[in-house]
Amino acid sequence: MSASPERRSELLATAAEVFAAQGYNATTVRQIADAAGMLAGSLYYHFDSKESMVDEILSAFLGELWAGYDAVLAAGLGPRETIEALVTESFREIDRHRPAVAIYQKEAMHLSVQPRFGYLADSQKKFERAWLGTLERGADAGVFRADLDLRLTYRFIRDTVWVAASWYRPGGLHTPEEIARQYLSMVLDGIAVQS
Amino acid sequence: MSASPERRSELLATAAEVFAAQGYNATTVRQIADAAGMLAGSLYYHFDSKESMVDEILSAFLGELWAGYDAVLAAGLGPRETIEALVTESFREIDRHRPAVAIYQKEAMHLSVQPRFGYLADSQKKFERAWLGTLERGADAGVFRADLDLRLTYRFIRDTVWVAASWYRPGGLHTPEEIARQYLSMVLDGIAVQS
Amino acid sequence: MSASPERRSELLATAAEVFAAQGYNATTVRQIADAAGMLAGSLYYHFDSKESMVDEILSAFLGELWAGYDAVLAAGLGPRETIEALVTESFREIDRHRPAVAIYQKEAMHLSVQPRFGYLADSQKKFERAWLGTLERGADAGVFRADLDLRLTYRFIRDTVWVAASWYRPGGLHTPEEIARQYLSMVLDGIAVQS
Amino acid sequence: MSASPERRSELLATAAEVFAAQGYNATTVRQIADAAGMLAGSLYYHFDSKESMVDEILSAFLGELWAGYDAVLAAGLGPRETIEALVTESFREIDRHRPAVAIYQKEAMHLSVQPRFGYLADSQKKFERAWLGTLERGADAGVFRADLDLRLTYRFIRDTVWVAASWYRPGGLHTPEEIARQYLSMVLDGIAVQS
DNA sequence: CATGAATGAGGGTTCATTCAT
DNA sequence: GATGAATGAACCCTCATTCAT
Repeated sequence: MSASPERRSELLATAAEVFAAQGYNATTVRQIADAAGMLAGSLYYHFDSKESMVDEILSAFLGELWAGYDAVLAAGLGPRETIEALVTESFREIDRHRPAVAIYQKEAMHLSVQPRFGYLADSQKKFERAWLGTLERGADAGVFRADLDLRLTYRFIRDTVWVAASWYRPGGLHTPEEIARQYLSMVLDGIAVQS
Repeated sequence: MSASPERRSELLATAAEVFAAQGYNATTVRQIADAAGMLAGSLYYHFDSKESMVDEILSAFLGELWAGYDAVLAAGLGPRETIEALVTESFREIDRHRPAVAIYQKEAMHLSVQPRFGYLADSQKKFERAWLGTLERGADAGVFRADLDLRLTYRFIRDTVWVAASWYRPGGLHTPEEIARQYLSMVLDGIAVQS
Repeated sequence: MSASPERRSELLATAAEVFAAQGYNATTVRQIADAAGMLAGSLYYHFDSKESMVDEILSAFLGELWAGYDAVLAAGLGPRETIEALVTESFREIDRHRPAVAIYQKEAMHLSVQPRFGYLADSQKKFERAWLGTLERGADAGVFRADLDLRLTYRFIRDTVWVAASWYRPGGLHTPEEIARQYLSMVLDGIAVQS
Repeated sequence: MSASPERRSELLATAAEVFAAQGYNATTVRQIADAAGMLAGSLYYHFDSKESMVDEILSAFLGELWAGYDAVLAAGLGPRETIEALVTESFREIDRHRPAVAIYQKEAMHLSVQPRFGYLADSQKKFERAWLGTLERGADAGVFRADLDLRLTYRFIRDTVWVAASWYRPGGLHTPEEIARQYLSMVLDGIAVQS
């Protein structure tokens, strides 16, 4: 069970692409195998199951994501700068792991009920603590508006950022940093001309 | 292949709830039948197929949605007021058709490739014209900032609004109008304290 | 899940026949379905799984077997009469449940490692207590020879009786009672002419 | 497709152990390879197929068995002495080839339908002639009881002896000769105290 | 001699769907 | 209107086998 790590990675990249395009449930192993140029059964030399493929895709993604987030959170930045850094980091992650992010968006809720995917729920809690905590810090410090429901604000930003994975195409017009700047500009200052 | 319209509506409401909770593909006809207190085969007296159930759910939702949107668009409001009205209308729609909206969010992309669901793509185009057009009108009129990429802004607002269906619970703390006000406040003025 | 008990019983009888003839592992559900005149998938309307079919076959058999055995053991017979009654009861059981007995013989050991089939191991222990206990009683009472290893004797009789299921054909030359008498005659008095 | 005979024998011994423990069908080539410390594909350097492994195991066993049996049958012993010698020889065979005997017990019937395993059916016929013939000789000579159905008696002894392979453990309490003596004592004189 | 990777046939199971009652 | 039973296609997965290296 297993094999050269490069082949695994190639196959996982292929699988992620198909999962992201069609949804996990709607994707057959045959389709993945077709996309990889092999027969369905051959995938099982490399992976235990279809489930273990998503598992590996998602946990690899979350691993990298949290490496980036943790670095940001440990940097001791102010609330506004932290939000800026987290948003930027998120768009970089979308750029590098677009299929994984799309899968995460669509499937995390169903999957997380299975014990095997318990880490998805854990991650979501950590996520909320990081973002909501920063927002609270900023509200207390007078950097963010005090008249907003912070839970609502948290969901607003979270969704806004990650949903981008559903339309983002790497190599398109905008770099991740450019998109991040625009998003931040909207989120922080609004789209209306301030009088 | 007929029957009282009320029974149909009840069954569709049940089906929508299950589809929204588990995803269209992951939902079996049996689960819907269980939830409706009948056997799987019995559903086929009321509906042609599983597909025709989502079809009916989605087209009913889109019908009502466009009734509301068209009324707003025909009202001759200014750009900012139009956006406000559209957002408010959207949250009302989420309040009334939460399961349908959730299904729409998750499944529209897969489904719209089938001829039968062509109206989903049509709706999306109409949607984009309405929102993007309003944003452009506002930017030209100096009501919205001119330094933002409007396509990006459009996606930003669209996602922000609809994703709410994934966590919104009718009868919760906030009324649709209250949520709309908060969202609009964030989107229009930003979350940062303006100096 | 389930249905008219008669249909279940018919299907189980068919399945038992095929299992007995080809072995549990070597039997495909398609073969069972063929023998029952239906498609493989249709079996799953009646049963959860191939495993649950053997399960039901074996537990039904053991249920009846122990009903008979318990009656014998509760009758307060002497050791020799108890052995005679148990042997006779066993051949009657083989006559009525030949396929089930054959399956039990071949598959019990593999299956009993699974928790679901724990009752097989339980039954085997009860079995040993009943037979070995009777033999010990008989040896103490001077009815059975004292110079034999009783564990060996137990296995000897046990195997002797049950293996008959592999060649016994109901409706053949001998009634179960006739076969039991011959077996008992051999086991009790030996095949050699006693001088 | 060749290689040192010792390696073959080692591998066959390993395979026989696994086949005996799990059944032929339930055993995967991978399990055999694992037990032999190699990969599944590597076995095919030594053997044509999984089938050829059992083939070699069974024919080697039957070869040795018949060498022993033929020697006994050619010795010109009386009926009782012949039976005694055959039983003793059988237990010796079980002692030396326990896995092969266990496989033979469980799989002979399925396998013998294939042309390749025709020799299994042949052996069974020879077997019956040897034992049944000896019993008839003994009955005619007044050494064995004349009131027993000899076919039944034959099956009784045959099963009794070979089934021992399913529980016999080499190096246990009893030597093969000791077990043979006990079995013979039971079979010849019965377990009841003769008045 | 052995490995790594793949093949391809088939096995157990699920599920939307049908239809006689 | 609903049930019970069956269909048939497709799905995930297993496994004996092959073969280039």
